[in-house]
Amino acid sequence: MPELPDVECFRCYLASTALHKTIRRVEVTDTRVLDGSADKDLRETLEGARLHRPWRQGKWLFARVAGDGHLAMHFGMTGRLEYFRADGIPRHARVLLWLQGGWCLAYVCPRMFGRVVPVKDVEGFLAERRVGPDAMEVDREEFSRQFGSRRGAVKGTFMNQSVVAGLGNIYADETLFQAGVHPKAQPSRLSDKRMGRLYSVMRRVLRTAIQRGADARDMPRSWLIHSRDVGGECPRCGGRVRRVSIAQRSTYYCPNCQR
DNA sequence: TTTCATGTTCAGCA
DNA sequence: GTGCTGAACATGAA
Repeated sequence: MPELPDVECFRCYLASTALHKTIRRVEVTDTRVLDGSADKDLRETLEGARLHRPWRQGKWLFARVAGDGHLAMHFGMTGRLEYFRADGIPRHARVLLWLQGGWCLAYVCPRMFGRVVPVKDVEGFLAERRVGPDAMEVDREEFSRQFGSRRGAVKGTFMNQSVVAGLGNIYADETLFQAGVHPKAQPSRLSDKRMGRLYSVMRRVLRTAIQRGADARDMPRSWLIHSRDVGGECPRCGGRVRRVSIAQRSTYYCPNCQR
């Protein structure tokens, strides 16, 4: 699940649960999510400290650790946060932050594509991983400049986190559908008008998804997200949705509505 | 049993 | 430098 709207919801979840509470103990049940860093580093950064000011860039969630840098989390394909009491440790919890009163914030990640990393130099961290401007923060000029120089399929450009960070397979398809742009269109050849439309539609799609809790079932009926099936119906024209593979991912679109 | 899955990264090649 | 393909990673669901 975790694309920008999901991670934004995790940010709010963190803010309403584990924020400002002293972390008594850090438990790592599988070190593979630490991305090569030692669990000792994570413990030293977090134990006895508190999390403040959670923020997000693209699909990365950060929280300030008082006095000593940040905690960075990426949720891969299946990650999430869960706040619970000691008796209900969720399955696939990989990192547990034990707080006061038997409460715990768990980083849960069944497929282990996600990462939990202590970070001192956030700027350097983002640069090293080539995380571009956040899709909700980037302005129209920067967006056009980034896309205007790209020659590959626009779907691939949206998936490229160094261009604009936050969209994954689902919301890239949704944005292209609602903007009426074919996923294989070349960004550098889009008219200024269509580029502007792509930008505003992207923002509207993400904003709406965040407001609705990033749950696909709660998205407007007019969205393509409900038709991600072979043989699915286009919510606009009723035609048949087509699936192609672009950038190694299943891409759904309506050949009638997207040109 | 096989295929597919919402993410990232890397090597190899055009 | 850009960008595509395929592979790899790990696990669960259909």
